[in-house]
Amino acid sequence: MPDVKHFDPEVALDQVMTLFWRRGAEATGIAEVVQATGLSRSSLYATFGGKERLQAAALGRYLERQSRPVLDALAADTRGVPAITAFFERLVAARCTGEHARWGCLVTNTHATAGGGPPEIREILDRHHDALRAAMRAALEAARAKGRLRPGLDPEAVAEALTLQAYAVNLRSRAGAEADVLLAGVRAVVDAFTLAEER
Amino acid sequence: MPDVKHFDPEVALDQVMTLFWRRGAEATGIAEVVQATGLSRSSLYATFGGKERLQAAALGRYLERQSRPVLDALAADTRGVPAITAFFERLVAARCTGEHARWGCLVTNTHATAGGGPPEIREILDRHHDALRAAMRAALEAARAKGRLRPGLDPEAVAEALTLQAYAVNLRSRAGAEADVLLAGVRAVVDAFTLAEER
DNA sequence: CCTATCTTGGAATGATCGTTCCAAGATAGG
DNA sequence: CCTATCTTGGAACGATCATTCCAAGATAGG
Repeated sequence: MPDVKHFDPEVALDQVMTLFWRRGAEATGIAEVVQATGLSRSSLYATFGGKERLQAAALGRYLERQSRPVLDALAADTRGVPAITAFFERLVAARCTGEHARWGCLVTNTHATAGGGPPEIREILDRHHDALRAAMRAALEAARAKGRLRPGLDPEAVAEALTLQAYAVNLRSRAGAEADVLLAGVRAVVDAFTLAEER
Repeated sequence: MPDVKHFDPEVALDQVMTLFWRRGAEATGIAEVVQATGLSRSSLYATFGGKERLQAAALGRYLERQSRPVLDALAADTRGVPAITAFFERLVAARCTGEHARWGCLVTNTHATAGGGPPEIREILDRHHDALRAAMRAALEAARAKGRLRPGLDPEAVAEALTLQAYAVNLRSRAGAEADVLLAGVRAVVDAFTLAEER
């Protein structure tokens, strides 16, 4: 009997995610969300609840749409060291050029504002952190199997280190860091963990 | 002839810096600043100008009071690798325990919110970045002189990498990361850049 | 076509935002 | 002590914040 929604919530959430990513969630007012989505305040609140819940939903959507594909690609890439190198090269490229240049990473940006924030948000951040570290670790194990990983290293610690490196790339890129500087930094780390390819 | 200020602007700025550091500059209202400093709005605006200028001043004060001593200590520490290790151990300890636990770093936090922000802020961030990298590089050169730096490394790139690691420690600590996890990560990076001590 | 039920547009809410303003208070040179 | 000049407290400003509310509109089972 009842009326049905006149819009697609999935599309709307994508728009909100993009807006929060570009402008920063806390700095974005509901009025901007209304304008970006074309929805009315009624529909917005009826569908997503208040701003805090909307923010969590947008962050979850970011993980799903942006992070997940990249993490899965990294975890599934069995090449070893080249997989890690490719991950970072694509990361730097995405952060410094193209459609989302200088937007940083929504997950990374949220870290800075999550101090004292709702535990729900922090759990999402931790889950993402674990997922990225696990993907790194998988790539590292592949590298080790190929004899490209320097002996005596703790893969878990190395995975954590590389994950931290990725966060910093995201962070610095939003403040305008140069792509080649960031690349030189990550290359130095990856090189230090690996052995030169045999020929 | 005129009246003089009834307060010490230096003390007030320290209080504002602490407040912005703990709560986040953007999330902090002028009302909170008034309460924390005990000043009236009149004195606040007459002394520091609007919020944007206050934010820049607080960030500058943070560099002076918090970052500078640590950076100078790192640059002046001629021990080489132990200097770098000590820097990171103190960093993790400061971020995860004590008075400022889970506050993160005001400079690092500002990175996430500086997207599209005033160029003045971004320049401060860049100056800090250069200073930290230079201090790292000085310590690396000392390590190289002692034969503890792995041969064939580009000190500039390694300094950049270590600087990025420090940012990530700051970032993750604010979201609640465990000290031992962060330490394991940075240890892996430092170890990878260095050679075991001779005995 | 009727009507119960949900959605929608948009006005209205009170709170808080950063900022301005002015009268009253404090200061120190004359 | 007088007065020019700055500082101070605090009211007031318009803008924007997130949220609520309701009448009007749309829908689909009966």
